[in-house]
Amino acid sequence: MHRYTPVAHIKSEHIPRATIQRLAVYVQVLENLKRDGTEVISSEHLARICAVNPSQIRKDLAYFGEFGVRGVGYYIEDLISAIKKSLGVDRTWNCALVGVGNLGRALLRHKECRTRGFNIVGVFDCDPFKIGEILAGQEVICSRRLVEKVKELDIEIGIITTPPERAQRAANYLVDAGIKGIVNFAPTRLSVPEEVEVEYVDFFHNFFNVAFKITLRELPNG
Amino acid sequence: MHRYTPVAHIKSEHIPRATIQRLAVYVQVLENLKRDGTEVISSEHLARICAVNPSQIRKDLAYFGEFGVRGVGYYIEDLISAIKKSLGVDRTWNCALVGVGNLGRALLRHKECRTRGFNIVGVFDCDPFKIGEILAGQEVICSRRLVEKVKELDIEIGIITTPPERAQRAANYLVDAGIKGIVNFAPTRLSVPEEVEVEYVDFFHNFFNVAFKITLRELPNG
DNA sequence: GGCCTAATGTGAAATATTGGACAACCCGGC
DNA sequence: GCCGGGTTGTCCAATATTTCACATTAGGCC
Repeated sequence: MHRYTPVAHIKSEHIPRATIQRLAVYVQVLENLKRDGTEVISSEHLARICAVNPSQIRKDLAYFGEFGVRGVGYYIEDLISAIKKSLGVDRTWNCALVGVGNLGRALLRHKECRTRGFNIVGVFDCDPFKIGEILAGQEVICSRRLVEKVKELDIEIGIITTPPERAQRAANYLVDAGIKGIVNFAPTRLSVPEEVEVEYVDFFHNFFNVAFKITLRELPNG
Repeated sequence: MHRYTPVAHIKSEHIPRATIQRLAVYVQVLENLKRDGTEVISSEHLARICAVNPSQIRKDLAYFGEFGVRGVGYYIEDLISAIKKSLGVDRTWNCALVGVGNLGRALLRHKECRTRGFNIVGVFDCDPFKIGEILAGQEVICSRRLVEKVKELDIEIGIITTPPERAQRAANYLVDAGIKGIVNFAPTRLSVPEEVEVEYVDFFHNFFNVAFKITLRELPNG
């Protein structure tokens, strides 16, 4: 089964952001294939599923090491592990959720957070009516107590699900608490020190994309 | 106030996907600025907020027309309209939601869908226990009836929020119904005919991104 | 009305990413 | 142990995107 040990070398070259995005897609596809019982896959086959070029895949993987077997392809299970390790998601990350609205509650209920390694270990809000409420087994804590709690619970990532007008304040609390990264679901840009990584999530951007692509097609010149 | 009428020319050049993504960000930022009462902005100021290069912004906009005023900048209200029109989101799009789980329910409750012009006018599921249930004023309909309903309700976009194993079947129904685009929240790639546009949404990709960026920073060589 | 300031729109240079081609090499069969 | 089919890893060319630099022009002031 595991006839081959992947070798990671992590060249300290710059890695394109697009590569990281694609690696996440590869993991998704590979996990589905694994679930269906496939054990080995070639870059060509994987490429067809992901709608990318086969050399693209080989190159993306090459940034991190040699995970394939010439003449054979990639052992799916090993490849999943190798990619996850490369991306830093072969471990768990403790997260703080700030803002208990619709979206925040949905995330708390979403079991996949835990299976993917992102454990929400602290839930915060500034609304006195919400503080003390128990959600998915966790007590909602006042956002002002972020500094103490982040240290106590060893939290590295903050998830902002507040309304836009309160997102920056939430970010400030998180930064003061010494968080390393923020995933911001609020539709605002944040201003944070350079050493804090921010990712913006707004699925209306995806809706815009579809709308645009449909609009383009329906233009006179196709 | 509106001293200038934007001129759109929509060059039929290829437009980079990254440009479309950024335009969506510009709209987000501009709408927040407008809410705060700002009326005019320069590419330099907008660039600082969005953390991009000013010429990047000017070039992105240039794909679609000349929306600025030399020596002055951009009139925010006009610019928002111009970008939205360019992206095809200056109108409403009727959408079908397929799959009534946690995420589907959250989207239905999410008022912003409507304000952004994406109206969910049909809700579908294949679970007999869910069919007939009323959610946010809408009756859950059997997925098999998609073909008739899509035509009846003039639906152009499908939103898939089923579990991964049922996503492809949902996509098939939508394709048969003659849908133009799909936003897929299920963690699977879909196989659809070339004329249907698909956008994949998986915010764990964003979590992966943060995790990776933090991991990189903590590497010995920084 | 002409001049000055300021910020756009755009061609050209720099940079980054992608795709193609092929040598390297693994595995199974003989 | 060697040979052939098959697929990777990687170099290089092609393409795409970003950034720079500046000519152009709108608007305000005298």
